[in-house]
Amino acid sequence: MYPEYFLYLNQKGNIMHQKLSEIIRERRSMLHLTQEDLAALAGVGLRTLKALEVGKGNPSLDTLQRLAEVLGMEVRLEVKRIDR
Amino acid sequence: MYPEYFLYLNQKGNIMHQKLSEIIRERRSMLHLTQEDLAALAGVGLRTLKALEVGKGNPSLDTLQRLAEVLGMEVRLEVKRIDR
DNA sequence: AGTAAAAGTGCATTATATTGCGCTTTCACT
DNA sequence: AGTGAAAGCGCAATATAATGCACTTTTACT
Repeated sequence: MYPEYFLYLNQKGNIMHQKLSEIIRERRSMLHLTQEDLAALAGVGLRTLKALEVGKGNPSLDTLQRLAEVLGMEVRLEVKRIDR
Repeated sequence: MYPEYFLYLNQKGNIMHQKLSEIIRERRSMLHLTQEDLAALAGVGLRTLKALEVGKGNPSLDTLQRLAEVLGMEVRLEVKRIDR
């Protein structure tokens, strides 16, 4: 039972030092899913997922969320305080 | 000096009970920016931002991040623990 | 009420994300 | 080495996000 944790997405779709593609792939295999499984479960085209996992693409929020849902992840917006 | 907080994006692009469009608009006016200002600062088309704020659209991760950057927000992925 | 700035919208165009198909390559296991 | 599953990729088609332009509507202030 380990706690939830966060991954920051930077401007290039990377997360900390990991790429979004790596996160998706790691999480997918952690869940013992093939690309085909995940694509089907998420309702995303297989070709789309494949492209994403090799680092190509700029997914729509919808696509990202469909995948995140199946992968047990959640897309968040962190709102920072405003310094005055 | 109030703490940072999080907003959850659901499958329809809503955040908790607020829509993504509302979050963007509120944050923008909080920063005293016009749509034109924000669009220019974020490097996003004015038409695109306008559409987003009226709840139309399924922005790409890139577009979302460009806006978030200017608005002092950050896109995150929350990774949930896996129950066994 | 009059005015200017800001915001909303219809239309057309361009860019690109999404998709399926077929084929090749890689991986994992015997 | 042989084999089947999984993953990668080129191509073409479709869907739609992103954009600019022009115009209308709303908002805010005097």
